[in-house]
Amino acid sequence: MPTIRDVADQAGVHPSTVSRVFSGNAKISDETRARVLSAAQQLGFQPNAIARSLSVRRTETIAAVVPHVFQGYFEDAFFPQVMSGLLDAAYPRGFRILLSGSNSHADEITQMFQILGSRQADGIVVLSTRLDVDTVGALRRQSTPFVILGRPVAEYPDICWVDTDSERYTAECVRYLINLGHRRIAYVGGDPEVAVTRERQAGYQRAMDEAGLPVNPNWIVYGYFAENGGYRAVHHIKEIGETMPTAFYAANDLMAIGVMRALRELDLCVPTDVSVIGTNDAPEAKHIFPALTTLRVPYAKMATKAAELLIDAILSDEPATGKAYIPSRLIVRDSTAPCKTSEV
Amino acid sequence: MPTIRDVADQAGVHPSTVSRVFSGNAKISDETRARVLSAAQQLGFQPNAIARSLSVRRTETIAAVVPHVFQGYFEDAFFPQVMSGLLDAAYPRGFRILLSGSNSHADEITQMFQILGSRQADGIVVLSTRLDVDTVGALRRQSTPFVILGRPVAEYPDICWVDTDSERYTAECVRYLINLGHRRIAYVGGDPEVAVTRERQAGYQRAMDEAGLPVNPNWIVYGYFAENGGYRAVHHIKEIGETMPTAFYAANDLMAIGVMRALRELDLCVPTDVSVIGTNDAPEAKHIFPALTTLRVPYAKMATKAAELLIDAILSDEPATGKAYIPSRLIVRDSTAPCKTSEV
DNA sequence: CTGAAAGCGCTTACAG
DNA sequence: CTGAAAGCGCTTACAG
Repeated sequence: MPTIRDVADQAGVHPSTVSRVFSGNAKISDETRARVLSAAQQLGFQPNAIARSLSVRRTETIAAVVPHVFQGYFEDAFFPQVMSGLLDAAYPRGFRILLSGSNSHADEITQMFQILGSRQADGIVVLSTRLDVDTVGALRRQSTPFVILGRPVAEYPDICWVDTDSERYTAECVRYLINLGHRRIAYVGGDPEVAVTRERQAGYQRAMDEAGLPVNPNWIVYGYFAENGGYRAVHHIKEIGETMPTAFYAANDLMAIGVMRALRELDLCVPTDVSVIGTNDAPEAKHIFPALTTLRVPYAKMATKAAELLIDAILSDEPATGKAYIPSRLIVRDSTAPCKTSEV
Repeated sequence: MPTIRDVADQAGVHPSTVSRVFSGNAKISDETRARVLSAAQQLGFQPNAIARSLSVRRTETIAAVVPHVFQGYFEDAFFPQVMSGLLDAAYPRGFRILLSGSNSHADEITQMFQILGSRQADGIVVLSTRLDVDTVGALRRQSTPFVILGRPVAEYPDICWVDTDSERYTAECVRYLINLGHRRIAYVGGDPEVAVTRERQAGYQRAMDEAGLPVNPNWIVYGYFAENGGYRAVHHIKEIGETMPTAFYAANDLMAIGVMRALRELDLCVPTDVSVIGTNDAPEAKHIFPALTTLRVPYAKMATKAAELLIDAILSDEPATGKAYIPSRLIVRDSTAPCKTSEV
C-alpha cells in the first residue's frame, strides 16, 4: 500500500505537506493541493488510520464489551437496541464501535480494562450491570473516559451513567394495575443478583405500600429473565396453595409470555381473569395473543445518550460526567383489564 | 500512561527487552522477566495496542459495516444473530469486531473501502446483499481480505462467501406444503431488488414446476420484509378477485405474521383453512398464535463461518477463499396443516 | 504556505 | 539472552 512518502515523491513535495492536505485543517495552496491529490489518486493512497491514531493519540473509536450472558441474549431486545443506539450517536460523529466478546463475568471486566489500558479505543460504554464497588473504583482510577449504561449500585459523585428510573416506572405499572382494581399483584423479577431486579422490586413495593395493599412474600418470584422462569413462577404460586393473584408484573416480556402460557394451562383467561404487564416492549410483545401491555424501556435512546456523553468527554479531553435518566413508557395493549373481583 | 521505555528504565533494561517479555515468544531469562514484570506492575503498564498494530501491521480486528436499512432492522433476527456469530468466531481467536454505521447504500460501500483502505481492520465481513459487479470487482482489486455474507450475484472464482442455499430450502418448504395437499400456494417475497428474494422465488417456482402445479402470477407478491407487506399481500390477492391460495410461503416471519393477521380479518383460520410458512425463525415465531412453522436460517452459524474464513486468511496472509453453504432447517409448528380441499 | 526534524510507542533483524 | 538501531506511517511545533 502506498504511504504518504510515496505520494510526496510523486507530487514532488515533502511528506508533511501530504499529511497537511489530508488532515484538512492546514493552509495549502490550491496548486499544491491539486498536485498532491492527483498523485494520491494515481497511487490509490489512503492515509493509514493506525499510524494517524498513534500520532494524534486518538482512535475515533468507542468500545463496548458484550456481556457473557444467558442463552437467548441475542434474541432479546436489549443488545440490538443498544447497538443501534450506539451507532446512532457514533456514526455522525465519525466514530466507530469496537466490540469485544467475553466468556465470563470476570472476563468481561478483564476485557474492559484490556481495551482501556491498551488504548485500543478512546472510551468505553460499560454494558455490565453487575459492577461491584471495586470495578467502579478501578474504572475511576484510570484515565480513559467511560460511561455506564445502568446506574451502578455504588454512588460516586463523578461517575457518568445513563439509565431509566426502573423503580419509578415499575411503580407506575403497578399503580396502573391497582387503578384497574387489582389488589393481589405478583412481581416476577429477573436475576436477583442484578441491580435492576431490586430496583423494580422496590418500585413494586412502593406502589403497593402507597395504596395500602399488603404484599404477600409468595407473590415475589425470580424468573431470571427466561420464558420458563415466568412459566414456573405461576406454577410455583399455584403449587404452594396460594390464591392466584389477579395481576402479574414481569420484569421482561419473555417472562410475561411464560406467565401467560402458564395461566392458559390453568384455564385462566388473560385479561379477563388475570392481567399481565411485561417489560421492554420486545418485538414479540405486539404480536403475541393477547397483545402484551408492557413497559417500553428506551434502550436505544439510553445507548445514544451514553455514547454522546462519552464522545463529548473524549473530544473535550476530560472524564465523562453527567447522570441521565431516560423515561420509560407504559404501552397499554390487550393483556390488562379491570379486575373482576374485589376481595383481597 | 507509562510506556515501554518507563518500564525499561525502572527495571534497568533496554526497551526492546520489555517488548520481548510482553510479546511473549522470545527467550528471556527468568530473572530479567521477573524484574520487568514487577516494574510493569508498579507502573501499571499495559502495552499500547495501536503502537503495536502499526509495528506489526496487524490490528487483530475484523470489521463490518452495518447496512443502512429499513426501520425495524434492529428488531429482526438477522443483526443480533450475525453479531453473535461474529463474536463467537472472533473472541476465542483474540480478535475484536469493528463496527461502522452508514446512512445510505452508497455510504455503506464508502465506509467499507474506508476501513479497508485505512487499514483500520485486518479484514472485513461484508453484510450487504446488494453488491453490484463493480463493488465486488473493487473489493477483489484491493489487498485486504474480505468475505461476503450471502452469495453475490456475480460469480468470481476467487471470491469468498458464506450463505445458505435459499433456493433449495425455499423449494423444500413449498414441497412440504405440496405434500400436505396444497396446490394453490402464494409466494410473499421481500424486496425484489435483493438477491435472496429472487433466489427464494426461484425455489418456489422450481417446487411448483416439479409438482406440475401452475403458478398464478398474482400469487407472487413482494412485501419488502415488513409485517404490513405480508398483510397487504393477502388483501391484494383478495381485492383483485383472486381465489385465496390455501397456503402462503413468506420470505420472513414478520411478513408471515402480517399474512396471518390479514387472514384472521378475512375469517380464514390458520392452519385449518390456510397454511402459512415463514422464514428466519425470529423470536416471535414460537410465541405467536398459532406458533409459526418457519424456515430457520442459521445466521449466527453463517457469520461464525464467515469470520473463521476471514481470520484464517488474515493469519495466513492470503486473500480469503472458499464458498460455503450452511443448511437451513424447516421448523414445523402449528401454522401448517393438510389442505382441506383438493380442487385447483 | 512549505520543509526538515522529532516524536507517537511499539517490534525485530542484526550483533554480540 | 540482551542491547542498539532502524522502522512502522503518520503529525505537528518550529523555522523560514
